[in-house]
Amino acid sequence: MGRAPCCTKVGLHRGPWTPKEDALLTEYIQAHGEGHWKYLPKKAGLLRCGKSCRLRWMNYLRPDIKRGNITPDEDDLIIRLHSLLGNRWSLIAGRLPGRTDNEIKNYWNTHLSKKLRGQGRTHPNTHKKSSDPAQELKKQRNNSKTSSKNKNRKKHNHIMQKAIHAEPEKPKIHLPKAIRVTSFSLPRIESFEYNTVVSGSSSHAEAVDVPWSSGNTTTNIVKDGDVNGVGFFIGDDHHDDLFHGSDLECQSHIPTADSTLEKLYEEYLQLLKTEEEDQRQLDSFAESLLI
DNA sequence: AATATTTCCAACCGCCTATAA
DNA sequence: TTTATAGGCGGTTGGAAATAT
Repeated sequence: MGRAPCCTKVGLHRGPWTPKEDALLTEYIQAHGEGHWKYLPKKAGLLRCGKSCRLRWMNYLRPDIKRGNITPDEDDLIIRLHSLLGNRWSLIAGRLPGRTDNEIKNYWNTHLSKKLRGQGRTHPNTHKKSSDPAQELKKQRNNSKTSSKNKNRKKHNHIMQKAIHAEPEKPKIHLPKAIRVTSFSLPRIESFEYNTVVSGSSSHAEAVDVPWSSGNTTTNIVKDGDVNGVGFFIGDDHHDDLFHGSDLECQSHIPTADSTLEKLYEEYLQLLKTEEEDQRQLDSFAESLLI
């Protein structure tokens, strides 16, 4: 036998959250922490599905969520991350502290896809997994399943529909589906730090020397268990002490991680410029990020 | 000012994987 | 080993707000 059902959805509230519900949820999580979403609504006195509570917390109530418009820097970073990772919104969000996957997804669909199309820089859907056989398969399944649902679709697919116009595709990067390895749950609140810190044991992490690193620079990609936990360490041959706890902690601060990311993308862009570089190197790079 | 259309985004849906039983 | 569920994810929806006519 498995576990008990998450929620019955009978008699539960749906739709927009009221300030009172927000307060109840926030209060409960501040007192007891995240997790156990199944039991949380009842304990917190909420008539909501656990999933709904989790979503509300993750996308709106978390204290570390950054409010306000996406900055030009973030905008640029999202574009580059998307070109690299495709629609892995949670992965992208993991590299943008304070931003949620939902927010980035919305931002992409409403702003960036149009922007990029307008600039003719790239097809906004190029990085969708149209080149990913697994995604294609899934799409086909979904199409057959949701076709009746979509018949009644009103105005909304305009964004996606606009994006369908074919443009020359960039060389495709095969992105394997992200794999969840660990079972322990990490508070999303700290996901960024966890991404860059391998606390204590290094059992979940290993350094990968990426073959396309140029010159003296060795790129070490820390493979963490969490699907969000793809950490980057780029530097000059410091891999010997890469996993010393103290060293890692030093790299957990956001500004450092941001600059590290910048370096990573400089390398990545460099790769894109050098057409003669083997496409397989890009593939392995992208795969490394997702393992 | 009234109405129509478009844009934006919070929330929902359904699938997938890890894992408890 | 098998089965069912929790948690997490990306895709989609619907309504409010903004803008155009």
